[in-house]
Amino acid sequence: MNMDMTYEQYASEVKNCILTDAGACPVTSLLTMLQGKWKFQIIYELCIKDPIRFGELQRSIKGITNTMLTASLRELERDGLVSRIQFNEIPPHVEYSLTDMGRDLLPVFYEITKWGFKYIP
Amino acid sequence: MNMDMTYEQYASEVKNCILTDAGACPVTSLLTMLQGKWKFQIIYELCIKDPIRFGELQRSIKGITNTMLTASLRELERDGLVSRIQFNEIPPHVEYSLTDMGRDLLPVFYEITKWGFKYIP
DNA sequence: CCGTATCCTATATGATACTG
DNA sequence: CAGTATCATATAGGATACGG
Repeated sequence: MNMDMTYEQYASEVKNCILTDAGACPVTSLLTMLQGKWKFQIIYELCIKDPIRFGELQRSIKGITNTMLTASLRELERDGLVSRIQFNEIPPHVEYSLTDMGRDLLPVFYEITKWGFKYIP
Repeated sequence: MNMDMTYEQYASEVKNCILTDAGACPVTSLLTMLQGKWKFQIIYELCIKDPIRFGELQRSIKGITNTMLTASLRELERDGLVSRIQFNEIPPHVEYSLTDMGRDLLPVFYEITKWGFKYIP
């Protein structure tokens, strides 16, 4: 399965996902996990720099508050996309990484990026 | 470029997208276009059935109100993902389709679907 | 049939202060 | 450094009614 797939083949594959049954649809599930203003950017930063500390993550994502960063990370962690490692040091030291499940989102991002470079000036 | 790409290759490609410059980043642009509770489902329905009439679209997307459907379609149209054809008949008859730009999102959906089937039970 | 107009509510997000 | 707690606000979304 490669880039030579036709639209019809893509559509046929995608069609297997039954969005009407909201609870069971993988697309819906993923989108729910990635809902919110900051989730994609967090995943993106983790793609680029992994592991990354809380502070650096916050500096990388312009405009995010510690409140929102914490809340978003907690949800991503709960959903299994991100893992958190706490070092018991003073001052505190926490590192965030993508799980395997999270890393497997890279092809999704890759397709988005390809699309973007084609259409966004 | 096919499915044999490694994570490192994916990451390297994705890295070319500079999210920090929110205005110019293709990922950010696309995500902005697809923001909202219903946009993905609308695109999805259009992947499956194209063209589709307003009423049938509304029946296909469980729970959406005419208000939200109209608002979402207007934005998708404005952003160039969806086209609207109005037939001057009585009773009114309007058909919505994906533009080329919209159809090119299929690989993105395909990757999401693959991811979903791997991880969502 | 395909919407628009209006109003209302829920949720997400932001601001600020404080702490182990 | 890496958060939590609290309160305020903005925005998205929902309900309802009505019109060409």
